[in-house]
Amino acid sequence: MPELPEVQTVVTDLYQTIVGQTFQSIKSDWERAVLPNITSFAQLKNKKVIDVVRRGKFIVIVFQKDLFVVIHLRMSGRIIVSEDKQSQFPYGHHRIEFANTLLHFCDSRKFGRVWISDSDNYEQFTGIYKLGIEPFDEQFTYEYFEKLIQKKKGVVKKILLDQSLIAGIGNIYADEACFYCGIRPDSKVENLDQAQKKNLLHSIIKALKQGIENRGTSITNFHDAYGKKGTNQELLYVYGRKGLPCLKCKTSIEKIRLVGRGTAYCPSCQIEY
DNA sequence: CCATCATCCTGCCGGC
DNA sequence: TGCCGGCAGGATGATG
Repeated sequence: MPELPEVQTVVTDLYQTIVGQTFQSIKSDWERAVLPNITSFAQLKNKKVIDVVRRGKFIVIVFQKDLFVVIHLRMSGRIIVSEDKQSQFPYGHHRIEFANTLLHFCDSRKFGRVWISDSDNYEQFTGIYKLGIEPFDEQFTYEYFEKLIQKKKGVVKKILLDQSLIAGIGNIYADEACFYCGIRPDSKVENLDQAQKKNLLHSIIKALKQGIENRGTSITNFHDAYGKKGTNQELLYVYGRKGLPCLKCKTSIEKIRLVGRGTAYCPSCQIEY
């Protein structure tokens, strides 16, 4: 499922393929996922893409005249760019036509969303305004992290998945980060000492960075904008490895349910605090 | 206010 | 082989 590294991969691809492209039209067979409605895209006619950026797990396409198209892939969304005007892909529900290329938004579970808005409203309209800090923001220091979580209570995994604290972490990278720092994801955040919290922060960054370097985790069918898989799934220690031997100590990886999510960890390498 | 649960959707997998 | 229940988990809104 697309998390920060997968979304960053798509954004990088989109930047290379659609900046400078001129919007022509959008077509959709699942209009309830297009907000506020499909006709509002008419104002984009003949406007050029000037930038593509990521915010949390959101893709933000910046057009001329302060118009923004925002996409969230949610669980199963996928973006494929093709110059072939006749191209079709499985579960292709929305297609954005540019003068010289085609952006397919495919989504088997139809949880994904696409919004259009202007610069004054897009953060509010899409929910981007609620997001916490970007993990790669230079302001995201240990001091910031400490302040962010010092009054929080509950399990570590809940903190990691809270988009209003840190934007972009999802289930896979949360579990992997916990493995890196040897902290069980069901540890109470209030029980962690300074060294453990520093280790956790370092591990979050390491997991996300590695995901980006490997162009995403394709364990549940993630593909980049060219339709290619990432390779980070080959480097996972716990996610999707229930019952398999830990790559460090051979102990069988366990899986529990935590804050409503499947959660994998090594009972030997990771400690519950 | 917080934690848990249901909802949105469909594909896929294991069990019978 | 085929049917069915359960699981997958990002985000939001309802419920306890």
